[in-house]
Amino acid sequence: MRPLKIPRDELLQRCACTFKRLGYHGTTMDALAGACGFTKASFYHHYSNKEFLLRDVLEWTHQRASTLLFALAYDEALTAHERLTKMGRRAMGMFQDDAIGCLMGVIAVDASYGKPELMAPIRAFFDDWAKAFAHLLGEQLGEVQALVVARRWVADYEGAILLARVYDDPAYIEAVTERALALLGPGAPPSQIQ
Amino acid sequence: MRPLKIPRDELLQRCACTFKRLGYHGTTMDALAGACGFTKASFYHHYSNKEFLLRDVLEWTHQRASTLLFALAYDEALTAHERLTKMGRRAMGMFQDDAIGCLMGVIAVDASYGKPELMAPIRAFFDDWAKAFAHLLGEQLGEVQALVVARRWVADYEGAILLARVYDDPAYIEAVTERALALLGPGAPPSQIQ
Amino acid sequence: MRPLKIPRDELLQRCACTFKRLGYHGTTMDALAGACGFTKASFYHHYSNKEFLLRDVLEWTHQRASTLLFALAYDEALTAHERLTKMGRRAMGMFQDDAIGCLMGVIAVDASYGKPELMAPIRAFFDDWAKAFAHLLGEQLGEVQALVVARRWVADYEGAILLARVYDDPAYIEAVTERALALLGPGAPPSQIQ
Amino acid sequence: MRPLKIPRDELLQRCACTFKRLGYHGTTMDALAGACGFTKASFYHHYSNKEFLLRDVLEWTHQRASTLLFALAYDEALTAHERLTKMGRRAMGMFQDDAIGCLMGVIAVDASYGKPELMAPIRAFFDDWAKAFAHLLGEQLGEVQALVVARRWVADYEGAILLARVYDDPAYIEAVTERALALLGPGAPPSQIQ
DNA sequence: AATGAATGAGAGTTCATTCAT
DNA sequence: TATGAATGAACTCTCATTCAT
Repeated sequence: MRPLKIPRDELLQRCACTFKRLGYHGTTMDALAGACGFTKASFYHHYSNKEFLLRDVLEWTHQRASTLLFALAYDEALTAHERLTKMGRRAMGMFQDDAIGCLMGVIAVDASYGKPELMAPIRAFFDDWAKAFAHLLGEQLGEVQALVVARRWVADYEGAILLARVYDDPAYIEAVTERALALLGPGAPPSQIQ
Repeated sequence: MRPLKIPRDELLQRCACTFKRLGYHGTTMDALAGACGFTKASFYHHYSNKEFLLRDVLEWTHQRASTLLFALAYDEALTAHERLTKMGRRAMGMFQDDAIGCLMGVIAVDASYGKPELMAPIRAFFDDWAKAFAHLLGEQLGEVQALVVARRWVADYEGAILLARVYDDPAYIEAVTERALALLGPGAPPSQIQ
Repeated sequence: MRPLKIPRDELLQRCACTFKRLGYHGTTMDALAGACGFTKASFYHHYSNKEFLLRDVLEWTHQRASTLLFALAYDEALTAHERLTKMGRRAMGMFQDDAIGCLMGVIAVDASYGKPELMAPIRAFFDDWAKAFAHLLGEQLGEVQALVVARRWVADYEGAILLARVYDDPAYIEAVTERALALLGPGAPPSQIQ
Repeated sequence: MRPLKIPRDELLQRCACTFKRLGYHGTTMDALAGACGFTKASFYHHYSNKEFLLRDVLEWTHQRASTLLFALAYDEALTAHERLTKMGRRAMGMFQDDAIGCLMGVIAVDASYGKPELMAPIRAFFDDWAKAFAHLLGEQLGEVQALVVARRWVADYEGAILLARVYDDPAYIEAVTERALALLGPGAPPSQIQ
């Protein structure tokens, strides 16, 4: 049998980028197929439904972020500061892959009122990201407070990614990392953490 | 001639809410007409083009924010702290009008890559919002630094609005105001402003 | 507002004929639209779904047969023999309208296993037809036996319509009427009714 | 070379059943392949065209009916009454194989107007069936009249099969046999044959 | 101005069929 | 031969927009 034109992983990545650029409603099956080098009909051989595809793309994106981004928070060989630095660098890469944006944020905006059933995996993604940050903060803050700050950081990143997209300026994202690092620094007493 | 069933202002507001909920591509002319109590064909007597309508909606939204939100920053009768408090309260209202979300952010996500010509008015909106914040910060920071922090605040609000939408929890938005207020407070020396 | 290109009744009749000729799966929305003088999109203005349309077509067909065919059985001014003669003549007309065939039989064949939910209105049609025949037979036979014979007549007509279609020869249909009439005739003792 | 997964005879039977259930337009090559335990692509090694396949299926069905059903009419060792009894029993089996229905009738309904070229083999089938009945009737009736009654019986069976399918009640089919037998019975004078 | 009717373009999806291993 | 991959054509249905009263 013929080999796949494109491995599944590559397909999902390209679809993720397409959805990220154009949003759920703005992305056509033709655009997705084209991004993967398929005709529309061929594409249906692999994914028989736009919404199913998106689900898999979201899952793949979550999985990838877990491995490449969130996992960095749990590397006990490094200091929290070092880990956050690496996470920031990694985030810069991931949220600028192909185009500036966060797929989860994009779909959230597109789907939160029109297709609420898509929100669960998006919340799960943000939850895991916050958990990773909370783990870093756990050394300085109590569990509850750590999660509060962690959620704020997630929101900060999402806002920065949005503005970076609007102004085509990744500096917004970098600034969030810096602000967070400042609060993790050796001289930053817990009480001042915002 | 008969008056409009609803005044232009009301029409634009309702369309703004619809676009905010569903995004540009997710909103149909039918949905817009319905939101205004028109049939689709009647609606075309008022706005004969979806993109033109969106432009007017964006302009109206900008105008409205200028008057109701940004202007608060220039009320010299109040302290910066008081003004920011009022702005935060007003923002809480505006970004929860009908549904949690910021129209500008929503359209930015929908349009930044697919319809880049829509980005100019969105940038103008964010610029003016940042200018307002910068005005507040001008008392403590130099012009350049004030704008840097102001832009960060805008991003913070946008991120908070997004997460508030995802988790259906407006507390995210409130937290941004509080964090900003802390940096404006009498005891906050300029050097610590994040 | 613009007048309808075609009255609803005419639309349903034309669609009924198209479905009758081509069956459910063999009929495209394009064919239905074309039969009514519409473009495909215009057609959706009137019927937004192929299956809904078929349902209405079946209902219209049932209604029409009730009025034009089944009702003849209840005309107490005529003898049973006269009524059956009229019913046979009317059937000849209806089952040759536009093309030889019975819509109910056609859809039954197309849908009985693939779309069983469509069978209810078809059974209702055959039930009413049989009831009409049973009413005619009630003068000679007990209620139960009358219905048995009536159902057989319905089956006979359906078989005749099918063969008439296959051989393009309406005589099959006429023969059923004649056979039935023979059993209703003054000299036909009940015991010989087949 | 490897033998077929299933013998040709089995393949044709399974396809016949599938077509009988779903009709020509309602049957996909996927469904046919699946019914035979093949993937779609493998199936094309055996039948490279849906319409060709149907032709073979019709031929196979005709052949089978000739051997198993029509031939019974020519068994000179039995009385006409006995032969018709056997034919009736055999018909009950064949028209309930896998699902209630007659493939020829089903395809006739699907194809008579849309694909008239498919009608020839269907007419040939009905002709042979009628010939078989006519042979039975030849002992009592002249050739012409025998064929008239024989054709009526074919139509009766087809109508009964259709109603049996609609009501999921094989009794309709049995009743046709009984009615026919009554006309062949020793005491039935030719003049009363209906 | 208001509105039901109408439509071309295009989106999502299916299907018979072919390709290539 | 068997099969997963690939595809053009066609199908159901949607949408922004225009027509005609």
